[in-house]
Amino acid sequence: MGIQTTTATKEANAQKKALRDERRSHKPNAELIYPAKKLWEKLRLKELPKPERQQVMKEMMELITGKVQEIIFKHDMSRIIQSCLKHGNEAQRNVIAGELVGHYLTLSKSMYGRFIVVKILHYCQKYREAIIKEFYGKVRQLIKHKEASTIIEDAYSTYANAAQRAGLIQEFYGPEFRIFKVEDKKTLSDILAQNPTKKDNIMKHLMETLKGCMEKGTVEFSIVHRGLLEYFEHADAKGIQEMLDVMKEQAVEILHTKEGAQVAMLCLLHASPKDRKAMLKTMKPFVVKICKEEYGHMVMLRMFDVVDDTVLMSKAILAEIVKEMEDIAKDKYGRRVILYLLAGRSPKYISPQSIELLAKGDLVRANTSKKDAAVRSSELLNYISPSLISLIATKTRALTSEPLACQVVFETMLHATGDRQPAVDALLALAAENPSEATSETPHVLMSMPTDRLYKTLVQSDYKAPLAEPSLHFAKALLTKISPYLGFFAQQSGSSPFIVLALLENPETAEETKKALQAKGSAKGSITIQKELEKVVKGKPDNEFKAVRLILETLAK
DNA sequence: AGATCTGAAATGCA
DNA sequence: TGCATTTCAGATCTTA
Repeated sequence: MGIQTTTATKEANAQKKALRDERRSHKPNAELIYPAKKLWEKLRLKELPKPERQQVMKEMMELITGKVQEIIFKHDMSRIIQSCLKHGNEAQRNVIAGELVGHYLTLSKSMYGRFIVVKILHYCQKYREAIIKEFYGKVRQLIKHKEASTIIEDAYSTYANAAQRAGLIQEFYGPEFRIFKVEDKKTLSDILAQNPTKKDNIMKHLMETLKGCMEKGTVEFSIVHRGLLEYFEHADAKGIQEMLDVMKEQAVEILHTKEGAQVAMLCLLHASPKDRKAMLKTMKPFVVKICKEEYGHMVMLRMFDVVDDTVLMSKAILAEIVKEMEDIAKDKYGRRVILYLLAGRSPKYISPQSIELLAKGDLVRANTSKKDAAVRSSELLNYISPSLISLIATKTRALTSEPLACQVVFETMLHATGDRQPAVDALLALAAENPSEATSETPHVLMSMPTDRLYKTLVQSDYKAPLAEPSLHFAKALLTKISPYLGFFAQQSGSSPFIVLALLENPETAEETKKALQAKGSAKGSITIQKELEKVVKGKPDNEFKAVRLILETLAK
């Protein structure tokens, strides 16, 4: 106000202002809107000291209290209310939320109002239940509404508790569930168990609602995934086919959630060869991404289980995996995809629940897939084996040093088909390094985790489970490579003595190892390695150097 | 198989 | 809220 201006402009400005004020004063709630806007200017500042913000909020609340529902549908005012929700304290937020009770349905459908609903769901715990109850009876309509659908999804996935979720999704089952909510968070399974006669009707409604969602582009909502999963779990063959026709092209969009991934798995399971082909085609561009997803990777496993056309699988899916093999092998979830091809449903790598989930589909697979499971998986393995072997041969150190990728190395050595020698040679080359030249940066593979275990298990793979098929004769080759340091490895306090012990137990290397240990040791002394080991153990507590003791016991036999 | 770590969800506090 | 704290389950690592 204290700005220096010429008299002329001053007058002009004053005139303008008067005119503006005149016009404004005719609008309803004028005495509220303009002061509120002034306050808002301050309130929305990012860096406003706390006491000042509290003061602004207090004044704002005095203005708007009792008027919230009158002004909420004007966009400028709805922005102000949004700010109030953001910056107000709990009591102030609850005042606003309380005044809007009864209007949440309309607000959710309004372009501006829906942001208010999002904020209140977020900030006002106390009103969540009331808001969700306003949606009851209208869920089927709202889920297809352009603005309101996101609110329903938000309420369902983020704010509703188990009972409220059930209440929302029950409306997918038909009109009668709009009014009478089945209490105690009943799922479709529960409801069908209690009213078997209503099944046809319920499934029909569920199907129609879900189809509507597909068409309205709400496939990515978790509430829809839940509905789809329930549908697939209870539909008959005909119903499943009908849904598949709508779904097959969109399966790729739903596999980011737990239930969505399960639906995609069921789609693959029930689909005809032709539909499977269509599904693979839509997934091809995203294969690597899917492999690395928490839930998506399970869809890959299911694909390996059910698609009979392994040539198509190789071209559309495995070729994409091969391109990014190292990346996938090192990934938390991606490695499971590769491990599944190598080791099948090993509980070592797949949780019991996931194995059960896959096993549950095997009965259906008997009808929907023709190829023998063993033949199918060996064909996939044949395709991917050469890439795995050459990956290990070229990136040996990088892969073995990471615990997760090490699993892939291990299973490849055991199960990959074709010539594994390049990988064997690369692993042997690392083991053959002089242990005294190892540094903390690059420790010797037989004396550091997790590679020590890898080598020990490979030594054992000739004679005890898990067996390499066919045998790698890894022990024999390893013994030749490390014989100069055998005595050194045998007397360490770490895990390398266990590798020597395994060499001693392996029938292929037992004799030679025994001979070597009973021969004279390193250059400095004239005593045998066996004697050196006895010295190491002497006077030590029983629980130390256990492996060294075991070596001595075995030698004594 | 058991110990440990990690991340997510639930809870409590200011 | 925002923040810390707690709890819990699942995943990972361990070691003889």
